[in-house]
Amino acid sequence: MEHARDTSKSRPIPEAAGDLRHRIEAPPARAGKATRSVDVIFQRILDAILEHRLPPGTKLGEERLAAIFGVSRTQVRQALARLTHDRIVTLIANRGAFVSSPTVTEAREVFDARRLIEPDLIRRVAKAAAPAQIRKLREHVALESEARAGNDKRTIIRLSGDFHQIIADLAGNTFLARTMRELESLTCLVIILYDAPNVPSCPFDEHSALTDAIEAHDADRAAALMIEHLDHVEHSLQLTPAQDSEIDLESVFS
Amino acid sequence: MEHARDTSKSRPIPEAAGDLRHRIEAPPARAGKATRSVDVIFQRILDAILEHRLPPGTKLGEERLAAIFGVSRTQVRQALARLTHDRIVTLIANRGAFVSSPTVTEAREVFDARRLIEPDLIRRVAKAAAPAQIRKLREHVALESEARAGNDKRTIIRLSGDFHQIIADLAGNTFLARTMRELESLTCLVIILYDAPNVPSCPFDEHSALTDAIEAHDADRAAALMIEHLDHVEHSLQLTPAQDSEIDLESVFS
DNA sequence: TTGAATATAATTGTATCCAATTTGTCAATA
DNA sequence: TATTGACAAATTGGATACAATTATATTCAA
Repeated sequence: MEHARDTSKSRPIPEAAGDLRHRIEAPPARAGKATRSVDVIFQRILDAILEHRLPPGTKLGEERLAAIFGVSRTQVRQALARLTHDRIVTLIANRGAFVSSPTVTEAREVFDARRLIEPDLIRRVAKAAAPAQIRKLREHVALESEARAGNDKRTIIRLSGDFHQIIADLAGNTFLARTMRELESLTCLVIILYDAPNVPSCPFDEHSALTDAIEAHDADRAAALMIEHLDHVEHSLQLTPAQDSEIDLESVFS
Repeated sequence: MEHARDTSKSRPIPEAAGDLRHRIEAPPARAGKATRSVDVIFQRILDAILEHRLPPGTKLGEERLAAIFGVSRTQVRQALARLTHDRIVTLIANRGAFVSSPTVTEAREVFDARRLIEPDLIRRVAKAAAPAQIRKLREHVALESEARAGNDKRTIIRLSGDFHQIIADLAGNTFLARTMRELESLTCLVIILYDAPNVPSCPFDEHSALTDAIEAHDADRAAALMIEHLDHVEHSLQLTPAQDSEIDLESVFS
C-alpha cells in the first residue's frame, strides 16, 4: 500500500528548491468528495450572485458573511479568494470584496471567448450525442419553457446558463467545461449590468433549436446556431463603450 | 463618499440574501498593483514547478514552505489554494498539497483545449501584428535559440512556454490569455511526466516559423502551423493510455 | 519473523487574536 | 461657512494557538 505508482522510471531527481524535495510520493487517488464547508460557502455566494440576488458592486463583508453562514471569517475569506480568482468577485486591498462589475471591454471579451469555445463544444456534442443526453437537454429546455411561462426571471436566467453548461459538460473536456463555467458566471454579471430593460436575456426559443440540431447530429448547423445565439444575446445588451468605467484619474489629468 | 454610482437607474433591488445587501457601492478603480506577499509566494512556487524544480507528486508541506519564505502558514495556504484552483497543485484533505500529476486523459484534454484556442489566438495576432510586437517575438525566439545552444533544458522549457504566452497576451483578450496561462502550466507538468527521454519538448524551430507567418500577416498559415506545432509536441510524448492512473478500486472489484 | 494494535508524533484544518489600513466624524481655523 | 486636520470606529490582513486527522513507530502476540 501507498507506493502506488513508482514506475521506477528513474525520474531525474531535481536539485532542491530551498530544501524541499524528498518524498516524491504519488498523489493517491483522490479521496472521497466530502464537500468541505468552504466549498459550500463558495457555492452559496456564487449561486446568490448568479441568481442576481447580489448585484455587481455589492460589498461582501467578511464578518457579515461569517455570521450568516455560522462559521469563522477564515472560511469566508477562502471562499472569497476563490471567487476572486474566478473574477466573479473583485478584491481591493484593505477595502474588502465586492461583486465584480465587468467593464464593457471585459464583457466583450467574455462573449468573444464564448464565440470561440462554444461552437466547437456543441459541434462535438452534436457529433456524438447519445439518446440519453438528448433527452436530458430536452428536459432542461422544458424546464426553461416552464420558467418562462411563469415569468420567473431569476430562474430563467439561471436555467439559461445551465443549458450552456450542460452542453459544455457533455463535450467531454473537463478543462473546457470548467472554463465555460467561469465564462457563464461572468456572462451572468454582464447581463445584469448591461441588460436592456425589457429584452429577455436568452431570446426566443433558440435553446430548443440548438437541441434540434444536436439531435439531428448536424454539427455544422449546431455550431452556426450557437454563434447566432451568442450574437443575439450580446446584441441584446447595451454595451456602449461610453459606460465603460475604469477611468484612470491620473491619465485624465495629465 | 459612499453613494458613488447610484445611476438612479431604478435597479430592481433584490431581496436580501441572508441579511446582506445595502451598500451598493461601486468598486473603485483598482488600486495600485502593490504585489502582495501571497502573490510572490504563489509565483515562486509556480515558477519552481514550471522550471521542473518541483516534479509532479512532490509534497508541498505548509510549514516547510512557510519557513523557506519566511512567512506564516497563512500565506502559504493561500498560495497553495490558488495553485489548486489552477489544477497545478492537488489538495488532499488532511494530507496536504502535492504538485499535480495530470493523467493521460487530462493531458489529452489540455492539448485538445490548446488546439481549439491557440490557432484562433495566433490568427488574430497575425492579422494585427505591429512591428514592435513582431520584434518582441523575434527577440524571444533568439533567447530560445541561445538557451537551446547552451542545452539549458530548464530554461528551454520555460522560454518555450513563454513564447506561447506572449502570443496569447498579444491577442488582446485577457480572459483567454489567462486560460492559456493555466493551460501552459499544465502542459509543463504533462511534459515532465510523459516526455520521451530524448525528444526536445518543443521540436525544431517551429517557433521561428510561427513568427514568420505572423510577420507575413498570413493568418491561415499561422493557424495551420500552430496546429501542426501542437500536434508535434503532443506526439513527442508517451501518452499511452495504459499508464493512465486513476484506477477506480470500486469499479475493479464489482 | 511477521502481523496487528496501540501510542506517539507530525501535519493539516479552523478559530481567535492582534496589527495595519482605511473611512467617517468632529472640531478647529481661516 | 467652508475646508483642513486630527481622532475614532470599523474592517481587513496576517500570525499564532488550538483541535482534528493522519502517518509513523513501538510493542505485543502469534
